[in-house]
Amino acid sequence: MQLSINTPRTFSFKRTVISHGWCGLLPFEIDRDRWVLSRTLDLSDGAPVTVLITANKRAVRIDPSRTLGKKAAAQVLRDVRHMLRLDDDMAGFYQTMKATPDFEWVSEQGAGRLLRAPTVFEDLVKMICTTNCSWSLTTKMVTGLVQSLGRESAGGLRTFPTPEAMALMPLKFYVNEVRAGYRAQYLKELAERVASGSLNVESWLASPLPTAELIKEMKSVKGVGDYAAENVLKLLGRYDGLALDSWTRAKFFEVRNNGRKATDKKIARYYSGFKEWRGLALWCDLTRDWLDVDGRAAD
DNA sequence: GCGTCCAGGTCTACC
DNA sequence: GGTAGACCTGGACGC
Repeated sequence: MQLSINTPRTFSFKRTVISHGWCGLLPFEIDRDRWVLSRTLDLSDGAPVTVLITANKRAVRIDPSRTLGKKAAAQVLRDVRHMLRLDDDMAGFYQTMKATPDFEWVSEQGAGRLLRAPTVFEDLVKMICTTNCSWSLTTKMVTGLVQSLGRESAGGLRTFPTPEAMALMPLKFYVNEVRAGYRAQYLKELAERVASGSLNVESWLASPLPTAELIKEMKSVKGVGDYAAENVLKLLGRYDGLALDSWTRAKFFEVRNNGRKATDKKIARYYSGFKEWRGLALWCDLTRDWLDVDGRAAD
């Protein structure tokens, strides 16, 4: 069986898939030669399923690893729409980009939709795993979580673990197996809060709170500071935080400041004109060279 | 192979 | 509110 979703005119599958590092973290996998994104999904009833996602100009195609019933198919469609941001209203952003010299390419190439996980919990855990370490260590931590605690699909690939599965594991698992170091207690505490129902991170998606207050709630999670909170905000569809880290700062120096250092205030000033879209404008600006005009990914 | 240094965000204690 | 030092890992480097 094959499922299909018609895509918005402004949607770019390639730009969305490689919009940031998530496509390289399990349970996502990317085949950059054939442009196939695979993802193992946990279904509310029945065994997990691995889906292969490809795209043409007008639609994404979804090939599941097994036959799906009506309810399971509906959940897969919902998850894929969510992950690829197919329901996000990007009109205001693209209008702003079109009107800004040197940023027109963003709307022309359909950049700006940032790949996300089916759950806020997964995005949040992964974001904590990106803090204060190399990308290779992030990969190692996430791989450890998925391989040890994920549910296996028919193809042998695994889902991202649930809060309940993570909450059951002892601290030493996060230290010795996941190699999370001092983040171990943060991950366990987060899983316990979510599993017990005392923290509902999925509600952040439709939170009525002003961004500043939502950030405050996010930062109540140990291990989440400005960088992590503002990046998760982008995955929720709010782009007023810049989420500066060592990579974005260095890239700004190179791309927009002739290789010279600049303060965070200067970086903020540079993108301030983009108002509520400034975080997304910055990210697109600094990742422009991740895909060339012919759609080839940079190495 | 071993030891040392460093980079990477966040937390806590302190001013 | 701002700042210093600690947290932990892995990579780079020198020996």
